[in-house]
Amino acid sequence: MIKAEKMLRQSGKRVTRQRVLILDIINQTKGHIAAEEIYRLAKQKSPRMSLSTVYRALQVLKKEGLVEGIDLGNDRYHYEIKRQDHHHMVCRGCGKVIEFQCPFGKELMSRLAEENDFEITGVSLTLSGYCPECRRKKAGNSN
Amino acid sequence: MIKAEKMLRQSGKRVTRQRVLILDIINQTKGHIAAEEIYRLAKQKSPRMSLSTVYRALQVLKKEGLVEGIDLGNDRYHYEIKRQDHHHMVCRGCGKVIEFQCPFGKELMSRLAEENDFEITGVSLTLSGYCPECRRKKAGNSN
DNA sequence: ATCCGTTTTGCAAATGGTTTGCACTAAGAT
DNA sequence: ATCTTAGTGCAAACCATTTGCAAAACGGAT
Repeated sequence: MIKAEKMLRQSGKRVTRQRVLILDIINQTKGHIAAEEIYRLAKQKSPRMSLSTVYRALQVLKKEGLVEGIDLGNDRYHYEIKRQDHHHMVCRGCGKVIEFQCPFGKELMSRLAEENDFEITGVSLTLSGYCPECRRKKAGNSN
Repeated sequence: MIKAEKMLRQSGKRVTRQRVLILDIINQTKGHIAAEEIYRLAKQKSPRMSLSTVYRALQVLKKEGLVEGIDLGNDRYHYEIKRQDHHHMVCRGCGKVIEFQCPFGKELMSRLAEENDFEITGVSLTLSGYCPECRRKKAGNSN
């Protein structure tokens, strides 16, 4: 029994074809994917898949800690497999997203937790700026 | 001429009653405020204020770098006066938001910029977890 | 102060990502 | 194989945010 299946069962959730398919799709995605795109891909394998099932599965998978929703400053949320200590840089020019490792250690987190009397369960660090190409474009035209 | 007024003019934007009022409201807010709430407050002073004006002003003020939109994991965005180096901790229990100073220095930022060949213009760090009260509640009941 | 061109506003309607109600289907325990 | 209950599919609802358009009002020039 794979990890995801176990986690679902342990929380009393059922392991359905749809959930497995949706999780697979997110798994096979390098980086992040939007709900609509998951839906599009899922439909290719399971034509009766509905968009609400995608959203509902996403909620469950998030709550179970298998999947993470991220705000990339777009109009929609994006989802990805929950991993430790990785964050995003979003280019304000082209929207490209670069991932990078968490640059600070546990000491910092526990210091913050202590200083603010807060139990920290999640860290979201998003940098925005400009990638090399967009930097060049910015320098080029004068607007 | 105050800073905000100058910044607006410099970018060819007009300094309207509405924009000034909206900026004032955000300014007077400790922490963050949602568009709907700005609207509610603005209407008290200027009853014909419309919600779309709030949203449009917010866009302008954001683009001019006076105001910042933050995603607190809610269903709506929140806005606050743009300041340097301050971040948020959101309690998953009660939604309370604690602010804290940016815990990493310029060296780290420039290292990240260099390593990823990325010009960093913005940093958003949001921690989530549990405040003391909600931690107690969690320990208390067994769900 | 007034006039004018252009930006903003107010209002109402549209948008669009996400959620929900409900009858039907299918996990998974017995 | 049966039964109970959670999950699905579909269509409709939600609701924060955006948009079209005519009227209002900035602000530069007169």
